[in-house]
Amino acid sequence: MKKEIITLKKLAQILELSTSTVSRALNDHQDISEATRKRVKNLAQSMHYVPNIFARGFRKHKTNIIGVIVPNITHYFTTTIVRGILEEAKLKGYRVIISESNNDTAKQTEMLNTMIQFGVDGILVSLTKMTKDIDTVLQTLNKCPLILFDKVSNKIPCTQVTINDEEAAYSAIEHLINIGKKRIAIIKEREFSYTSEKRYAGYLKALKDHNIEIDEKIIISVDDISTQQGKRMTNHLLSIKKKPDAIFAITDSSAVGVIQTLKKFNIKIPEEIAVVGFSNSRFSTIIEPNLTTVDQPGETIGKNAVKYLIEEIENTTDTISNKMIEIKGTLIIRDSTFKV
Amino acid sequence: MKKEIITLKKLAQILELSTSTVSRALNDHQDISEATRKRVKNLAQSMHYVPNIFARGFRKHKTNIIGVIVPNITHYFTTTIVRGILEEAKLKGYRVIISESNNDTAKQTEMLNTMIQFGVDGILVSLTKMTKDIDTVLQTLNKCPLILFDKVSNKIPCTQVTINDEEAAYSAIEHLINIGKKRIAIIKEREFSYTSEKRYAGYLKALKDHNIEIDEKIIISVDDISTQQGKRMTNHLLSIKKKPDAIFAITDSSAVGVIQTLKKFNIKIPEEIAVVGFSNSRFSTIIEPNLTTVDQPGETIGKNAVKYLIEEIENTTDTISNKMIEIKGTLIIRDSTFKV
DNA sequence: CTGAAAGCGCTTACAG
DNA sequence: CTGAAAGCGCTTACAG
Repeated sequence: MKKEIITLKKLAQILELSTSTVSRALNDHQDISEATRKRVKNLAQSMHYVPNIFARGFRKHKTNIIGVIVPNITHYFTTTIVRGILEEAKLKGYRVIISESNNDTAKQTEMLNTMIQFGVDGILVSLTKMTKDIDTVLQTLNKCPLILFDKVSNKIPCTQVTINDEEAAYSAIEHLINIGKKRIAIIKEREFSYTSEKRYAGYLKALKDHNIEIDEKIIISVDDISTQQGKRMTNHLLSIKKKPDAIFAITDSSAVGVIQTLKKFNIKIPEEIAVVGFSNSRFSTIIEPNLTTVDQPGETIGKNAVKYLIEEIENTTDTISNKMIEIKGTLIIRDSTFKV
Repeated sequence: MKKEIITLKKLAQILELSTSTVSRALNDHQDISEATRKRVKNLAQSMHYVPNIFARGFRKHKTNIIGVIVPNITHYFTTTIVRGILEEAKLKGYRVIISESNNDTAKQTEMLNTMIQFGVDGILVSLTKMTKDIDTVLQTLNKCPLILFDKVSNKIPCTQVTINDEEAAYSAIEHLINIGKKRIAIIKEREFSYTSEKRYAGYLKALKDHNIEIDEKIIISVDDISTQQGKRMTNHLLSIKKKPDAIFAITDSSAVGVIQTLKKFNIKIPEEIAVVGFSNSRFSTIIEPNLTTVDQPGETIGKNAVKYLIEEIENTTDTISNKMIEIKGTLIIRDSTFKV
């Protein structure tokens, strides 16, 4: 079902000009007289001429496509980042190809390769959980501009855009301390998660700064931070002798599990145990009590990632930059902690 | 930061063959001897040769890219469809470009045009709310295979993939009737929404089939179906004389507003008023009581949309097909209605 | 100010 | 079984 395609050549024939002139006129080349330019543009418009981007890209060795790889596209926070990416890319004249790695490193590798082969101008990656296999990412780095966002890693020397996890976590813990909590548990991911480690660092720092004892017993690490695990770990925390009076769950979805379990045991939130999450996902205003959490400006993260990527794409020098960009998250206080 | 690129020509030089032969060997053309084929493939592999997809696409007038336009990428249900699209496309060797129309018809038009210009092989569209401007979609239909999914319209003659809205709504209402409800309100969108109208039709049919009076007073139409509107319309429904004993909210997010408002007035759910939503979004197990709703298999919808689109792309005949594909949704009964 | 010509990397009808 | 050549639609250095 191909329609007749208008090409430069056809326009040229009709106008009795060369394709070169038509091409230049359309691209506002300075050498072309105002008169011809107008003639050409008018005809092009009236015939609904659209340049074949593939031919141009092929010629110029540039596709104006950005590749994006995310672990899980159904996460609300991820979609807000994607929205920012789409918006900014469009603004700058780039198209976006999205892939989902499903937290599978092998898939991620494959996607990286396909994108290179496909000839994207640059790649934006949010890493899978277990990114031990850093090699392929490093390799890709040599072939094509690449920037990490959200799930990043300090082992990869490139520009990275994240939220200020450590500071945001710090302020969350400080808030708990301010409302009188003294025994604050944390549910985090194991060491492989860079984001989780940053939040954990903020947790430790806040406790230290306020001279609160750090107790390994209420520092819980899980492999897979989910509502399920939130439930399980809350059960565990309730079983130990010196129960916590607050729980900092490193993601909203695990916080949901925490709250549901506390409610099951009729524990008063926040009087007996306060709860803080991280993400400001939609759950946070649906669960009762509404969840205190850190709002992460996803769109801003997405926009910035694109901005820095395009900078690298259009920068001809051969150096790989590795800026660390931290976007500010803000603590949103709701009923799962006391308002001060 | 361009790396040295391996091309067919280079391989040919090294092997002392013509590019034609190398090309054919790589594409498993039958004319090539087993021996040469192996030699070529071995070298290609060891030199990490990857074909330039743009050159090939340019040559063949095919890009192997599918364009996708959705109104709002942050909706959970949409992301599950997208996941299905990505998966199926990848399987079939296609890449996916995604755009978000933000429910803005002008944007949608622009995106349709850009995609055409970009040379995608086919387009998958979930329409904006107010698609009065059907013209551009119809125009696009002449230029490029196009399939509608989720938010569709019977005014556009092309293949459409949706859930079986009418039947699913019918079974939801029937369930309410079975648990003894006799005065069932509906909160729906205005006429412009095809999906909403289908669900409304299911509602009407179920009531008629069970000889239940239809009362306009409890048939509520809103412009924008959201949690906010769910709240407002519940307030309204509670203010009328003959209150409903059940509310069918056409989306989960509005159902959340319904439940929150009923709880505010201490109305027992489901004893006094039962609530049913539509989508089986994540809220439905977080809100209390958990929401009875229709599960929509998003991935299946996405996969089917891609399947039919590729069929059209690869079908050379000039006819536009317009199959109506309905994917079955299933009612999931939870605490917001009685389990029978 | 305009044109002829080369070339981006690939595929394929034609010839042998 | 293999090769020479044309061509996909565009841009651009070169020439005038």
